[in-house]
Amino acid sequence: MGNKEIQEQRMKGYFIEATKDILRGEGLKNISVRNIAERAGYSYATLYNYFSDVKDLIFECVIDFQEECEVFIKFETKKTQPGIEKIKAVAKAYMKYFIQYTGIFELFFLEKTSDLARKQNTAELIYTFFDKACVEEWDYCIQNKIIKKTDAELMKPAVKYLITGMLLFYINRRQPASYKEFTELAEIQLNNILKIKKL
Amino acid sequence: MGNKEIQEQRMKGYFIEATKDILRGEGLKNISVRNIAERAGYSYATLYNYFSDVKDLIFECVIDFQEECEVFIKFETKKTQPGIEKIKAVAKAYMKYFIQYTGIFELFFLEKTSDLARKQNTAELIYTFFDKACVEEWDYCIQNKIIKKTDAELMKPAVKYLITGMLLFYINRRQPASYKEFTELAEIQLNNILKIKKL
DNA sequence: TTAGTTAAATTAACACTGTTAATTGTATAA
DNA sequence: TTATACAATTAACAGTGTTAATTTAACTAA
Repeated sequence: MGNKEIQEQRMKGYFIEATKDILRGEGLKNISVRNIAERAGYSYATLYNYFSDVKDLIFECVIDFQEECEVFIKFETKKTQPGIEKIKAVAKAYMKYFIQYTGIFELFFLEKTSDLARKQNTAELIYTFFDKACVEEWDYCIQNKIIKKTDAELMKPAVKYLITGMLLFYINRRQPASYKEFTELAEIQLNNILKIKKL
Repeated sequence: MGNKEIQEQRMKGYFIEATKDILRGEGLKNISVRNIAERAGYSYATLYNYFSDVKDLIFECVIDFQEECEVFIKFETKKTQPGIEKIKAVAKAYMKYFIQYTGIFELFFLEKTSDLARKQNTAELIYTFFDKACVEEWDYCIQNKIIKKTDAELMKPAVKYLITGMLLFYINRRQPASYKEFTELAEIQLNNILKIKKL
């Protein structure tokens, strides 16, 4: 990688870091070209030397946030033994992350892409993110005959859409009204989907 | 209702109809105060004599669209016999409506409210909309002992969050990539949640 | 070192957005 | 007919993303 590329990557990095800071803090509504540039220490027009538009920039944050979320999930679930309960724990940690950083949820699921065709890779990344976050746990359960493979293939999308739908309602429409109700509902629904019997 | 109120309601109606037209057609991204007012045949500032802000206006469309959606569901499912299959049919019609009018989906689930506390009634309306759309079908199944009441209480949120999550991914992230894949996935998942056995 | 060239960073400008203040027009009451 | 109240309009403001024109900085050749 030549000096040119190094410098260019460095510049992009400044803008990306600034964007991530705002998304983590004030959220998506406070994102603006001038806001990002100011935090990065450059003029707003400079941004366009490195990104085709502001959507391009903010969607470049997705990969970083996914890595961050993976680390968070690993940390939150490290004490849970492999098995169905671990899958549930991963799902709960995943939800916890996005509720903590609602701006990142908005970026992942709500923000419109400027050109969806060109951003299809990013869309795919988002769509498959949760699957990847717990693929080892599913494999473990299948390998150890805890869950049948055919059942697992039914359960995987069920869990994914459940938590996405729940997050959407909770973050964007404040339903359920409290976090306690939210977690209780999630617990019940995950138990049901994953066929976890409670006494 | 005095003349004053009649005239005011009439004026509000003009703006609401204009807003609904745009939402149905070009979608939420084409909504603007000037755009709405032009279509209504008034200046953009006139709008503020009848609505506190533009968010107020567009969220007033929710009730109308819900009624429209209910009619659509009734029409789409009128040939289906009461029972579990009817619940599935309602869910599918519900999804079909929002895929047909993605702008309305955006209004219901994606659009941020200016003041969420003040708009809590509307949020509640949206949150409970699908439940109301098939409450009779659930009651029928419970009354006729097709589904146990305890099972139904588990299934209801499962269906709601499944279809909301699926719509979010499909409309906003184009996943699955085709409508055919979308409907197939929906079919499988609904059968699973509603415990419909296929041979 | 200086002058010329090239690239990057900045300012100015444009076409939008939502919203409010000031202004115009109109219908009704005295 | 004039005065008053109110509705509708235009003008203006502060913000948005983006592009063109301009300035600044860095590097090369003489």
